Amino acid sequence: MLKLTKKADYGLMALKYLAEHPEIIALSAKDVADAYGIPAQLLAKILQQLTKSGLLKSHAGMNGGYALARDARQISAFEVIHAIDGPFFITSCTKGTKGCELTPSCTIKEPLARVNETIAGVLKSISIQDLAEHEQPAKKALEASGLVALTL
Amino acid sequence: MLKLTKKADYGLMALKYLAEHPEIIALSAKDVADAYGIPAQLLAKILQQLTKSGLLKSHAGMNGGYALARDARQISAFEVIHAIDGPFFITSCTKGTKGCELTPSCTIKEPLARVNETIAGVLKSISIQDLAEHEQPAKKALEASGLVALTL
DNA sequence: CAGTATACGACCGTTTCTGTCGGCTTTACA
DNA sequence: TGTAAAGCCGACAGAAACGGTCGTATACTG
Ligand code: SF4
Ligand code: SF4
Repeated sequence: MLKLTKKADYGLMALKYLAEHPEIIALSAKDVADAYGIPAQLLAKILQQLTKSGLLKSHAGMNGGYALARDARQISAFEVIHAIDGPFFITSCTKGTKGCELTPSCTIKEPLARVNETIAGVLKSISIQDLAEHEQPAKKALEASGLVALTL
Repeated sequence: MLKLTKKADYGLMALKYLAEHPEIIALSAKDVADAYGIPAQLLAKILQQLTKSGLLKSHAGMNGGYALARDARQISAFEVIHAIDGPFFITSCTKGTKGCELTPSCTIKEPLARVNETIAGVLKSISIQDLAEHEQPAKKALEASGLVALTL
């Protein structure tokens, strides 16, 4: 429950690693996987997903690899999670096609939807750059709370 | 990923239902289950867990059932989730005994731990009462953000 | 005692997650 | 031009988590 998948976890690690090595034009999936001990083939698939979602740019062939598509400050944790695990919902009522069949009688879906938005807001306010810095990312999230409040 | 289990979901619904009917001394698991269409036996087990965790008081026998152990305002969504799904962690590194084996090399666990605390704070600031009222619970969560910030 | 309700544990089918494999395409460079 | 290094893609299998059921024991009411 309320747990990040390891894929998302790995994705964040990889992006952070890329953010920390801007001098290198392209890092291969294997490079990153070796750096942390992540299963190489799995990470490869994750990076491909991130590429499809426009968060990374890829370059095939020798000396190829991946690079951030935007500045690390412009990539939020929310985008990464969304790209890897799909739409972000804390409840099951919205699971695309077949949701929770007791949605009509349910009286807490609306309150929970707002909680969902709040958490999404927290995630959106955290960038890859924040992860790379030693600063506490949660702090930034809270600084942004005021902004989030307005969007409710 | 980052999804409430249905058990927790059901638990919140049940507590909200109890909060809405303070005039009735005890509601049986079946009463609540029928009201929403939740599998009765499953809900029974959930309510038992909540009782063991001290959120509910139970009474066996005829006209028995469950009642809130405290005021609805004093029970947070966080407690409910914790009681049902166990410790709240968005990462896998702390999964009790055997966590993620690459914990030592991982460089994002600390930032994520702070994100974890932030989300937990949001959940803690939402009470059953908030769910029962028509008010937007997320609003309250954000009002409490300042407090959460201090606890980081 | 009979009936109603909680308490508890075992169990099982389904889904989701994690990781692997094999084959294909693109590119650099010798 | 050929080969090696990389990305791209789909299928698949083992493992774990989830959702739900059943049976039985226990507690309380009247
Ligand atoms: S409808 Fe209610 S019960 Fe069903 S998933 Fe959404 S919140 Fe949970
Ligand atoms: S250690 Fe790093 S990779 Fe492993 S679970 Fe914790 S955050 Fe994710």
